[in-house]
Amino acid sequence: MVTLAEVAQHAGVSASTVSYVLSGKRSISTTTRQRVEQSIRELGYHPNAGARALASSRSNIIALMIPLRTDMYVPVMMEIAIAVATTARTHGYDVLLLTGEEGPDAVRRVTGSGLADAMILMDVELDDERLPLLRGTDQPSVLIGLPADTTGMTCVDLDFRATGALCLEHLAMLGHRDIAVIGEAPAVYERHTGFAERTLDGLRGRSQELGVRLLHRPCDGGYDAMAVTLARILDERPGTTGFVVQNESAVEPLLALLRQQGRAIPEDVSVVAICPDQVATQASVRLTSVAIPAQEMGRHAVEHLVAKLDGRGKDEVVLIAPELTVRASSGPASA
Amino acid sequence: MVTLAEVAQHAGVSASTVSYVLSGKRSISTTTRQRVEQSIRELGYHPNAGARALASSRSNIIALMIPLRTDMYVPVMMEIAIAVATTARTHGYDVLLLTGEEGPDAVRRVTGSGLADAMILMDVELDDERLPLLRGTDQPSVLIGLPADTTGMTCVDLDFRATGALCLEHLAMLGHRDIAVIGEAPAVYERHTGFAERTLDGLRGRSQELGVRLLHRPCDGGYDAMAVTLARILDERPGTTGFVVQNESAVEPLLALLRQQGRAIPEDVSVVAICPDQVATQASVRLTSVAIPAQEMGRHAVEHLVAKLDGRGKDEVVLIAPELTVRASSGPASA
DNA sequence: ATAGGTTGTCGAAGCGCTTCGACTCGGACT
DNA sequence: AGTCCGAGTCGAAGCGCTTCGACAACCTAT
Repeated sequence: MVTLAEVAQHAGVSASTVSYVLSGKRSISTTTRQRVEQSIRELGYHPNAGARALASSRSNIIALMIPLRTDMYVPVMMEIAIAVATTARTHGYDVLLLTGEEGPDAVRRVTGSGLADAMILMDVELDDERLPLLRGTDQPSVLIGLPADTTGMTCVDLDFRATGALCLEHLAMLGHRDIAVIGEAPAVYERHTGFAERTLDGLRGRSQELGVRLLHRPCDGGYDAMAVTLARILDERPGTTGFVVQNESAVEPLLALLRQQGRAIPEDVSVVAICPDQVATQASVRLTSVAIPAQEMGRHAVEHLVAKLDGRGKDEVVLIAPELTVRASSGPASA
Repeated sequence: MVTLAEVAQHAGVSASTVSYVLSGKRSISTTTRQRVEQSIRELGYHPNAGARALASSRSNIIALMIPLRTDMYVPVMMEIAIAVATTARTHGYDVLLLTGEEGPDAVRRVTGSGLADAMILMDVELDDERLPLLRGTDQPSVLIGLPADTTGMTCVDLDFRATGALCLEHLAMLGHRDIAVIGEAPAVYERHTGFAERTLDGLRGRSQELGVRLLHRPCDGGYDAMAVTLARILDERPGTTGFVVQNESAVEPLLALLRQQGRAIPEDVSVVAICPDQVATQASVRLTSVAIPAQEMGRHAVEHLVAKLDGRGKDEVVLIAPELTVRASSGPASA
């Protein structure tokens, strides 16, 4: 293992000079710098992470806490994680992967040990028990998702309320008067993950403004659960012609079931999904959808965090505006 | 930030004693140990990760390199990552998330800097350029996947060759004589990710032994790609009654298309999928499938790694035996 | 009773880096 | 000519931990 001292000796300078070449915190003459850089290359030197962390009290690591459960949006989580990792690298940070399993203890452990300089939390619940801990530390953090109380927190999320409103608006404008919402799994609502409820708020609010009837039903993913849910919906509101689907693993089953019942899409019923674009374009019908901007959220989160670590950047709630793309699954309500 | 020294002072012992209480590397009297533990609790002490890494040259971090691409098995990747993270924690390790993006450089950086004690590589290609680097270091590593040359490597993977054989066998036993394989996306074959080719080997080998006709077609995910592929297959081999599907995002489209053509499952055609159980049970038909044991793979990988780090454990290729679960998508070939 | 072994504790020496203060040297300013 | 300043470099002091050797106290065996 090559050390700073060896590089220094090889280049004929002192250790501190090498350090300053690396960090750029003091000016170094061009000739010296080049000599040092040459030595670094020749010896294949990599600074020791532990020593660096100890001396500078900076680990250059960002902790990312992902949900353990897989009842929800797995591809979105993955995409966010990858975006976080790649963006972090462009700023010189690595990413530590924590699962929600440890809960608040993980927060304590990471902040206490200086393992990471900052944290990103996913799957934030409305009244998340990790938040008080984060507020009680000076370690910067960013939430992906929106808790009930955002004071002192930086949050990044899709504006799900606006998303709900947008979906409803789209269907209402097409003339649909009876709209059903296929929600997330019941468990998601029970644990008060905000996004599902905010979406619903947006849907409800706009439906009242526009005089549209709305029926919301949570739904586990998969064919069987969807079949049951759909039957109930059509029983209660036979005139339903518009569907908004939030649970991405209910999309394909819904389409299959509708088709099976002889309801044509979009001639008889319209479907709007809230899902990643990939899902929308790979489905058996190209879906009109509001995209979940996973990459953008991951990137945003990291960039806010880096800004905070650099002393720039303030607490802020960033709600990404939803964009609805019209594809082949929605059309005018039949007269 | 509480330090070891403060704990020592609070407990009225020396720093080294506290360290030994923590590590258990020397015997400590019960009374002293309890006093120290009490102080640790009262002060809320967490050992500083950097200092610990520096002094012990152990970071207690395992690096996990996941593929950047999302053209394949995203949920599987995610499940593996989560299994790795949780298993690692039970052994006192944290997980550093690296994306394939940096390629071999990431390996150099991590081993060179002592950021991690060991690595797990996913999405290993047959002739992976990261392998020489791994061989040239004394840092333990485990591959999830199987390269062409496994000498000096520890690998964990599903036995895809046996998986292929098993799928074929199942269909052949049911009387199917013309079988089509819906493979992974062409890109997967082009980059020589071994598992797809090994599956094919297994299928081909057994088909010859059993005298069954086999047609293999790579296929991108999604409805449209599947439609084209299926049309070609049925054009070339109209008598095809058995399907083996490896690309999980082609499963649902295939089912929909077959249904649409009036082919009943399993009365007219049988379908066997290679996919996680969740996909198999949530599909519109409960699928006969060979499960991809993502969790098991992640867990295995970590446990081998930990064994190596503890000086136990040797290089070894672990191929997990496939298990085929018969569900509702396969049945006897119609006479 | 004494040599020998255990057991429990301590002090001190690093691990490899960052960073502060100090120093030298040349040029710019009085 | 003398003073001041900035640029460029160095030495040394830690950062908080682990670990080695030393040592005291006690407990066996002889």
